[in-house]
Amino acid sequence: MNSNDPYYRRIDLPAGDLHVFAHDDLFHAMGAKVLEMANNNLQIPNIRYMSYTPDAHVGVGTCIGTTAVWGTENGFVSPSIVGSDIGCGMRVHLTNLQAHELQDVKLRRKLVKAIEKRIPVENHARGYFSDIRLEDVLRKGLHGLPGKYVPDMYTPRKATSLTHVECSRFRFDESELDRIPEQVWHRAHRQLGTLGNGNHFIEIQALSINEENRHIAERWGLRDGQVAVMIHSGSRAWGGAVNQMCSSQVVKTMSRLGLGTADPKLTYAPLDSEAGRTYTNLMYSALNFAVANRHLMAFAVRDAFKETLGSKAELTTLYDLMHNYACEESHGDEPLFIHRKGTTRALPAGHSGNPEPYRDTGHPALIPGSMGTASYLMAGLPGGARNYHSICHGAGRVRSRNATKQLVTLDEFASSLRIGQEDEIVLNHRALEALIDESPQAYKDVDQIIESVVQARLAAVVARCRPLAAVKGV
DNA sequence: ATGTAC
Repeated sequence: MNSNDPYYRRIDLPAGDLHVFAHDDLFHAMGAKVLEMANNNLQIPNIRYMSYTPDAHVGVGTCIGTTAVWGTENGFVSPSIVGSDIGCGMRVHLTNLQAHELQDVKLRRKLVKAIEKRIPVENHARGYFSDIRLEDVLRKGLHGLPGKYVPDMYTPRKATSLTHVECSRFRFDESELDRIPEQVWHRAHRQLGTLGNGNHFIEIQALSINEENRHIAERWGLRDGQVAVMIHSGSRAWGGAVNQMCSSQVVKTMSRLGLGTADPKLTYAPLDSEAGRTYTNLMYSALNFAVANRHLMAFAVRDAFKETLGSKAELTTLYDLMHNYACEESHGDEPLFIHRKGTTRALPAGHSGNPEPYRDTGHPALIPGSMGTASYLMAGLPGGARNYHSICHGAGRVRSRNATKQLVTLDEFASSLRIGQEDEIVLNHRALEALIDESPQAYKDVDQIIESVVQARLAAVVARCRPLAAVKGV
């Protein structure tokens, strides 16, 4: 162990070093299992770096909150590090409305209903968009969508939907798509523009700017009290199928090469192997699906705002980025293969990896809170370089879904959403029981997580987002 | 997380 910085520690595990960016109290609350999992992950050959963010908690094979880095030369790719919701991530749109314009509970209800009409949240429901070629989306991401769904594509401001994203298209060997069975194609096509369930959500929020970073907020076009829309979703059944299919191929490769750790659920293969290449290619198709899926939902939300509040209502893209993925990135002059499982990239001002509109400020890093609590818009700091520019991805679970259902009563849950009061966080349906496992008590305090990220000098808060209404899947 | 699952 190490220095006297209460927000960072290097832990000397038998298999290698683990870097933890969390306040001592958060670190001690993580438990022994997260270290055992890190030690397994550090046994994967040629690993260069592994770290936890303050929201780290136990996941399958690898903790959620992990950054794991290999070189591209002798690197490895791990389906279980990426996780099953490949491409899961966040998108935020800014509206030209102020929070007081949504003060009326009935208006918020009407808006939520209008969203629900376009984004079905029931399991198995078909998406609102039927004229999209799935193959185009998988191959080309946002560039595979018909022009009418990219409303600002031809404006003089130049394609904000396509430039205000972490990645609008991943290129890969498209012949690998043939490996996916017809039934999965069919299911995925129906699911375009759908939210999914669990921690996924669409929230209508009100911004408050952090004074210290008002200059960045202004550059991003943020105002105090401004209404924003935050979307949290992933690659739905497509990514799930890719994960499942490729994992079994990777497991075969592992036994052929004599690889493995104490945890059979930790799967990995050399980047330069058939199984590794197939997974990487198909993972990229899922990242393309996920970004297009979030884009389509934002399009539907924009339509719902216009129907409810008049055609003058407008939504512009702030940013779209992921927190479950692996890809090549240059750090310094070196090409690396970075896995982020429940971690968000936050590049600082001036970094060449920023899209052009955010070159001078750093791009927005979008951090969701738990239901009924605040979310955050952050900007990376230069100090984040020592963690490959990874920050947290949200609050992080402290209780299993079942344990939460045992602990939290319906009344407690309802009062955490201020149901029945004037400032109620309007929910899309009355089946509160079905969502108890998503209550704030299931999660760490997001404010504490953010504090750790800020104190570790990884990123700074630009704005806090207070929820006004939420759409959840069931 | 996922049209869940020995």
